[in-house]
This record gives sequence, structure tokens and C-alpha cells, in this order.
Amino acid sequence: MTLQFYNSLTRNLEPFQSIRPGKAGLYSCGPTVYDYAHIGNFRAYVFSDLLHRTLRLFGYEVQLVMNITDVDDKTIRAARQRQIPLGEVTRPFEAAFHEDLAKLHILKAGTYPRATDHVPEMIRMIEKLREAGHVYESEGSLYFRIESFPDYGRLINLQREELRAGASKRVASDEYEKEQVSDFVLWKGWVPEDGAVAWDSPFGKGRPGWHIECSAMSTKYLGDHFDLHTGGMDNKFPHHENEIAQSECCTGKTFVNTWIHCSHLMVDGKKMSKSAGNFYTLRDLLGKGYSAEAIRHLLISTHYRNFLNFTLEGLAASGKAIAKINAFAQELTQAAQNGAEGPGAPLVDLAAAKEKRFRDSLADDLNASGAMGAVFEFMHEARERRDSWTKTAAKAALAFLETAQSVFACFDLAPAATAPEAAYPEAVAALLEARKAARASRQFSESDRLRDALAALGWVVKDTPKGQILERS
RNA sequence: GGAGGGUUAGCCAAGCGGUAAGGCAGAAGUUUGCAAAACUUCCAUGCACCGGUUCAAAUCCGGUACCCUCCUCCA
Repeated sequence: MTLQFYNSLTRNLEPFQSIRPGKAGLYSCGPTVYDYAHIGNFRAYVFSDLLHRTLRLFGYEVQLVMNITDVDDKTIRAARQRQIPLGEVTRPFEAAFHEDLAKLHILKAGTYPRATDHVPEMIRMIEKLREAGHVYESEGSLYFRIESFPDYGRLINLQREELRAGASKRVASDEYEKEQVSDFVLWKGWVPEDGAVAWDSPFGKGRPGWHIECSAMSTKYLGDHFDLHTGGMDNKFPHHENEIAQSECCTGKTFVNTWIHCSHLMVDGKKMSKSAGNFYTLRDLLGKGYSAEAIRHLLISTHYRNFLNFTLEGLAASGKAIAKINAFAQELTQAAQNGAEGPGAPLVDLAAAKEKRFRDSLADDLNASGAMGAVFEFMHEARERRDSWTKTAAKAALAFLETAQSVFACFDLAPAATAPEAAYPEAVAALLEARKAARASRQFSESDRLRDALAALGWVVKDTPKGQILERS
């Protein structure tokens, strides 16, 4: 099956055909580094990673670019409030962002261009647009005249008359400085609130508008015309619409073939957002003891174009689900080492069939839920075929799980051996040792008393055929 | 007001015309000194509602209800 994606530009499912055979250029809208990203933001990045990994699974060499927005109203405001240079606001959050990406097993982009490192490119682009007659000046700032781009509004199916009317009640009626309310700024003339944040340009001292950075940086690293551009639904308008206008008016070429937008993460039926205050950061959740893998599982468990209602209950369910696959991988690893000889055809064939279902699901517009279903079906049906768990077949089964892991990246297929008892605090280790002795002499009331004692210290003890195992309660 | 999306078991969720995947929770059983874990089995005559098309509809068409997003901070 070939890959197909839902293209926001055409509102249709389309077979994916890359511009250059075997290669895919992917631009993923990155963060504004004025604060920690919340997991609603990370849904978009995990979605983009799912796309990235799926493209790789299907043999594409992916060139991924993700921007870091390190100059805008919010970052400048934070710098002013804290009375520190802009970079001292943005760099720590940029570093935190990369740490969070790594924790969520999001593959690294080839480049993470910063807006502040690409101001000359943006200025050149604005100059080109000005020469082509798309730009006008007002009160020291430069604006893009959307009337000069007939295709404006394709992404959101916008009626141009509505724009003219300024249909949104949110538009302040005193914004006269623009010819039309939906014209957007390319270059913001310096104002005192900007403080030291300013660049010299042929249009005077100032700073770039938000939208121009993505046009300048994406075309710099991926070319004037590239394959895929992703982001959250709320970036369709105005951000991506404006990117298209700027880029196409500047280069005269089609900008991006396929636009893919992921839907929002909800909390209590409402969009998770900074402004609403109903958000969790990755750090919050890790601090509560949830694993990054469970978070990743939850984020990919719903199709990217559907709303995902985030709950801690759902997160706990994800943690339990992935633990079962991990245990299954353990069993298979045992069989791969100690199993019988022979082809084990039933298990080998089953793995091939489920892998096909897995790949077909992903190819169909990134249906991760269907693909995850294939993995669980495989686990159950493999156990029904235990007779065929030969060394060879178990290796084939593990190979399928590794393929699944190459896209989902939420399992632990080779978990470390249970920590030795010596690794526990002394008091805990002593209780464990005493309980072990009590159990050896079948003094179960003493054993249960020691279990309660451990519970009082915050540990749950479980008896397995291999001995006692401790877990944090 | 305009544009777009949604409604499938207690919760999450796939399904894209051929008779309801999967996960969590729950129930019973195997195992266990007892638990836990693991494993096995069970768990929607039904897909918001009302019509229509069809041999066949959760899937297509028309309508109704409710929910959500966007319409220049937003991933």
C-alpha cells in the first residue's frame, strides 16, 4: 500500500508523491520559546514525529526542519518584565524544549533554525516582495497586501469579502494603520517597548513579523518548493495562510505540496492552552510519576485529526497497555534464546500478516490506532500459537515488534533486569531479606507483617517465581 | 454571522457499503499460603436521533439535536 495523507489545502486524501524520488522535505512548525511547552503542544510534535517515522518506515529519507521562534511579542514581553536580555529568556526554554523532545523519543530534526539567526534572509525576502509590489508601509512598519495574492484563503476556504468586512468581533476597530484588517505585518518598526531587540534593515530599525520567519527558513533549508508542512489546526489561519502568500509571491513557485494539520488536545472538553490555564507540562506529568512512554502512547492513540481528550485516567491506561507489550517482548526474547529449533511457520506467518495490517493502517493517513490494534492482536494470536515459538519464529516476531517500535517508540522491548535488592535503601533491603527468610520457612503471618511494613515505607512487594519484586506505591 | 470537525460499550478508540479491531475498567476461571502480576474466557442484535437510497448502511444521501475548533496570542 502506498502512503496517503489528508491534505488541508485540497481537503482530500491524496497519495503521497515526493518531489524527489525517495526523499521527503518536511517542515514542522516549532515552539515559541517563552515558556515550557505543554503536552497540547507536544501532541503536535509527537504527531509530526509519527509522520516522520512513518515516512522512514516507507523508505523515505526525510529532511526535517523545525523552527525555533525566539523573537516575538511574548518573548520580548518576558524579557522586559524580567529585565534581562531576550536571549536569556529564550535559550533556557529552547534547551528545555530539546530535553522534552528527547524524553518523548521524538527523532531529531536535521536543523532547528532560530528566527534570530535568520533576520538577513527575512529582510531579503521582504525586499523581493516589495519589489514585486506586495508590500506597503504604514507608520514605520511594512505590511503584506493580501489583495495582491489572488489565492489567499485557500487553506481555510476563506471568502475574501468576509476578510474585508473583518467578520471577527475580536478585531479591534481602531486598527486603521492597515489598509485591510487581514493584511499582516512583515517588518515591525522599532517601538520603545522593544528595548534592545532590534535589527537594522533597508526599511529602518525594527524586527521581523512572526510569519516571515517560517517562509524564510523553510525555503532556505528545504528549497522554494517542498513536500510537507505540518502544524496545529490553529496555525492554518493566519500563520500558514500568510506563509503561503509570502513564499509564493516571493518565489513565484508552489510553496508546499501537502499541508497536514493536527487537531487539538482537550481537557474537560476544552482546548488545552496557556491562555486558558488548563495545561500540563511534560515536567508536571513526569513529576507525578507517569512515564514519557505512556504520554507518547496516549498522544498517538487517537487519530491526529480528531480531538483528543486528555485525562490522567487515560494516561494510566496507556501505561498499563504498553507494559503488556513489554512483557510480551520479554517472553519472545526468552524464546529466541532458549526456544526449540525449527521454522515455527504459524508464528512467522502471523507476524507477517499483522505487520501488513500495521503498515497498511499507517499508510492510510497515519491511522496509528489501527496499527496499534494490529500489535495487540498479534500478541494474543501469537500466544494461541505457543507451539510454534521456535528460536527462528521468535526472532521474526521480535522483528515485527521492532518495526512497530520504530514508529510508536513507546515500548521498551529490552527492559533492564529487575533491580537487585541491594539497590534499595538499607531499611527496605533488610525487610526484604527478613521476609525472604520468613517465606522460606513458610511463616506467612510474619511474611505478611513484613509486607505491611514495606507498604508503610511506600513499597509494594510482589512475589514472583523469581523472587520478590518491589514497586513504588 | 461565516468556515470546518465531531457524536461507536462504564472510559478511550478503529472502522470509509458486506453484517462491530484494539486498549483500560469489570466478571468468571487457571496460578498463588494469601495477594499482586501473568495467562484463559466473557463483556455493543448495537454505532446521537428521524427519514431515504441499497439485496446489504456505523459507513452513502437529506434533515434534527448536542458538542468542539477557527475567523489575526495559540500546536
